[in-house]
Amino acid sequence: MEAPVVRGKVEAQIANDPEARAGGALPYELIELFFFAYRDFVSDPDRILAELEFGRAHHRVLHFVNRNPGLTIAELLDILKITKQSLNRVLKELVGTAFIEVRTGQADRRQRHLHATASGHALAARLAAVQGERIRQALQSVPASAHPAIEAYLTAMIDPEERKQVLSRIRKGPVG
Amino acid sequence: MEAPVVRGKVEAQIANDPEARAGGALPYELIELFFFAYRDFVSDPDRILAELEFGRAHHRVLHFVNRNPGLTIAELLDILKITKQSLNRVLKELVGTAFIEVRTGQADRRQRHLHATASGHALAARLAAVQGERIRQALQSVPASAHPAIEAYLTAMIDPEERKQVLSRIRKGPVG
DNA sequence: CCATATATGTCAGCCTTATTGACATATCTC
DNA sequence: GAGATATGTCAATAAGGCTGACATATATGG
Repeated sequence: MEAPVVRGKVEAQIANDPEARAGGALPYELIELFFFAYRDFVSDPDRILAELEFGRAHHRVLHFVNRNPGLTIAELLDILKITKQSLNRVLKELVGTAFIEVRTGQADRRQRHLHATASGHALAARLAAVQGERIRQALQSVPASAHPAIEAYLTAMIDPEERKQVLSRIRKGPVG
Repeated sequence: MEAPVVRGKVEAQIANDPEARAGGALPYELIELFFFAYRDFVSDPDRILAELEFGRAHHRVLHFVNRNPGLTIAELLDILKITKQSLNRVLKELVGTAFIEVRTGQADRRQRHLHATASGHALAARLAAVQGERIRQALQSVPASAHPAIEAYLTAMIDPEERKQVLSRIRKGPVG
């Protein structure tokens, strides 16, 4: 998974001259660590995806469909925050290669419910496995007592307005 | 800052059927938290950059030039891991808008040493300030005793072969 | 039953940021 | 002077976003 362009809401408004801020020195180390950590975090899936001629966009779609079986197009657009035109291109490819299956809604026949196929599930799990392995290894370099703090920190990095929604989607129990 | 595509080296090689792994459940929560955290982390600069008709590529270049005054083209390419053609496009724009200044090397006149101008420094600081504010706020939601663990965790997420180099570049002392 | 709203699909064109390959120029080093 | 090195540039291509416009199927409310 890699972050798409997102137009969220302005949060911390800081005076135009940041040098004159009250807070003092900027946390350059953490800014750069986060940048490099994320860069390498997505590099593992990238290599697997390249074998299949897929990109990060495919990964994101497959990941969330696998994690949320029966997801509709509208829900997926809301998670990914991209346009339906952009989604459609990669979704078509994932359906065409039988990693994702589309089912017409029962209650509302306008809706399309997305499901990972067996091979889609396997690929999603393989991609999550390499990322999970990096996370697991990184956690080991830190006392276990600090693990909850890491989760709390990452959660607090998310826009406050989105936090609740994100957390509710995340805590679904293992689908992998 | 946002991560460019990177072709690192394969690290954790996991059996093709991740379901059969020894480790057990995959850390889906941390995978998704990292994704959403990074997405929002880059959204703040994105809004400022949009005002100036700049993109993330400009941010990355300006950031590292500001942090490493006198950086050469080759060194910058090594940090960003993009091609010189890609770099040149955004660099030209940053030089054209006088956010970055190019100086011919003294010892080696083939080299170009890059420096942020006063306005480049101000913009870089402004961008770092919004990201720093998000980080500062996130750190507050965690006991201060866990702060070193967060730094250690992010460091451990970086490819081991790159870690030393990254850390040595990061620990430069405040240039902002 | 009809009008309108909703969920999705699709066409066409554009932008940014990356890529590869080829080649040019200036300068340094042996 | 020959060759290596640092940088610049031209051209073509690709991925993955975007906007705008429009089509279709289905639901829903009056």
